[in-house]
Amino acid sequence: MALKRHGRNKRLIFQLTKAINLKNLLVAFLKLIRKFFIFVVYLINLKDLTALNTKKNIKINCSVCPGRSHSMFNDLTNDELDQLSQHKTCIRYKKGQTLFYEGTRPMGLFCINSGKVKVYKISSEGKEQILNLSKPGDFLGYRALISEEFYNASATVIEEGAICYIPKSDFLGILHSNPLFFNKMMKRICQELGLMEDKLVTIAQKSVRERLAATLLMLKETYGMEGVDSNLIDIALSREDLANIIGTATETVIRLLSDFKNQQLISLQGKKIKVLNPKGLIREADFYGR
Amino acid sequence: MALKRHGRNKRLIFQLTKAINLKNLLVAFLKLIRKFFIFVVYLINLKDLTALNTKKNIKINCSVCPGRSHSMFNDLTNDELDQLSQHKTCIRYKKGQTLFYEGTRPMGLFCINSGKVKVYKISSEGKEQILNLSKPGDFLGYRALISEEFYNASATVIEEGAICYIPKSDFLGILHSNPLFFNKMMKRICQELGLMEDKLVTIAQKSVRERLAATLLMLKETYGMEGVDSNLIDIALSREDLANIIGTATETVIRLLSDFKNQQLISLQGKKIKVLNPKGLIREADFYGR
DNA sequence: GCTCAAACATGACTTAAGTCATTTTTTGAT
DNA sequence: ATCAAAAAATGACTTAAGTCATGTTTGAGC
Repeated sequence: MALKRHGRNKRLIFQLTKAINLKNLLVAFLKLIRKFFIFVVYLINLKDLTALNTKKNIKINCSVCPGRSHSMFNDLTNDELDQLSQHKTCIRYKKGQTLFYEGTRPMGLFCINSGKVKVYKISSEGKEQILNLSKPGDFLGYRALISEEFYNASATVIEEGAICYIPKSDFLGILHSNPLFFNKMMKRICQELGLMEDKLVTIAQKSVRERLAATLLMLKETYGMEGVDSNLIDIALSREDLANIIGTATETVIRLLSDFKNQQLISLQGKKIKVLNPKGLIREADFYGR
Repeated sequence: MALKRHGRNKRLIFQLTKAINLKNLLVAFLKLIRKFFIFVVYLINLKDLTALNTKKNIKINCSVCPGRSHSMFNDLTNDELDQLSQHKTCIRYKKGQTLFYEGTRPMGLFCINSGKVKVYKISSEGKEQILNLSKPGDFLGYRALISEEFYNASATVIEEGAICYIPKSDFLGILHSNPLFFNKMMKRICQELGLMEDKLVTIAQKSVRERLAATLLMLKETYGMEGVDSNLIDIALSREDLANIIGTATETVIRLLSDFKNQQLISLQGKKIKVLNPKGLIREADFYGR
């Protein structure tokens, strides 16, 4: 897809050796410096630092977790839940704090008690691609834990909440001692693989307009309010986040959103979006020929 | 991404009722007819029909399967292999024959003895997106089998070969009676999920040129010849297939390939592609700023 | 309530890549 | 060997969506 914002500012180290004349050498050097600084900026996440001292340990019992009903832990016995809780730590996270970084080694499982988290990868051009949004009751990081690889993505809190952390050994212990649970996890991961394939096809084949419409509908399903206001999408996503979900530029999302607004398909209430005409959006999502 | 070839020729049934004037009604009707014909064409795959009578049952022993060394069945005992083979059927497939269609119910596992298979989805616009290329030793269809869903994709032979079919119950039997094997499958699927996430980011963020270069390198790794000619990509992919892997138009692939050829990065030997300058391709794949 | 930075919005312009049309080459069947 | 159909190649043109610049609104912190 993608024209790139920083497409032409990159160079690989080995090319240094090939830059024979001074100008080339200088350019290569500067690009290397630039790359280094990008890396440092990546490591030092300012929001993390400022938020560090606000972390505090809290006590949360799994059995009263609001997400429990649709959690994978749903039908574990109380004994097993106790076993998981033994070394569990629960921490309150503020918006912008990062649970784990791509490329690091997973040491345990994150389980969201409250709040919302985005799971994303940073491409070589430095652009973020959101792979998933997680909500209370969801697990995070089990893929890497099970396949014994490094994290394949990063996870950052987008709406403040409490998140529990279960050490690797406790989780794997239950996983291997309870075949039913293992089976359930297996099925879930297979489903997720199917969903990921669907996402791939969507991004590869549909226009940005169609993808935005489809994403709005998906968000309405997942984060729609209960009861009367069921068309209000209850998640504080910036236009940039939205752009990073559908894989496009922020400006494009803004333009399309006001387009949809003009067409009375949605209305914008502050940060939150309300779906006025779901059928219209479905039409936009499928094909937008008129 | 995508401007679409048939973007404006579609309409849903319910809209028929809304077309009040005669012209709209006629247009809607024609579009409906068109959609119906597309559906019929989808159902009647001519290549399948003409190839039907060439199928014949053959006997293949798993223990001599050329792909066994890197197959998931690799370290099953001979007893277990016998058990799997009991109701196994092996059939020779010609190019263009389809193993299974998206949306149908899986009844067993396909295991490739020889030949190559593409796994793909057809988008609502009728365009094909290739998700995977499978080679001897690979499994097909286990995801749907395990998650007990319908096939999420279709699989069609692109290079003639022999493919074995193991009934669902036999496969699931081994899966649930051999925890080590179950575990191994679980890990594999987790890895695959990771790979799929990577693919998603690549398609969402990289330009077509970068993706083509990356795909050529991947194909060289996977299908490169043994020994001297290790840079010859030994898979008969049409330009269209290649376009459907990277998610672009056939013409674009053709143009870029002759571009790469002019740059001496590759050479075209009939259908097959030879990588002349891997480092150059790596550079193209990462960033093509100059 | 005021300030300032971040987020949102909009216009102008550029370009990668899609689409359509036509020609050339390859391939497989008779 | 011949022919027709499929695949590959190339040119001309269009457009979705990216990029850059600049202005406006919002909201968190003092």
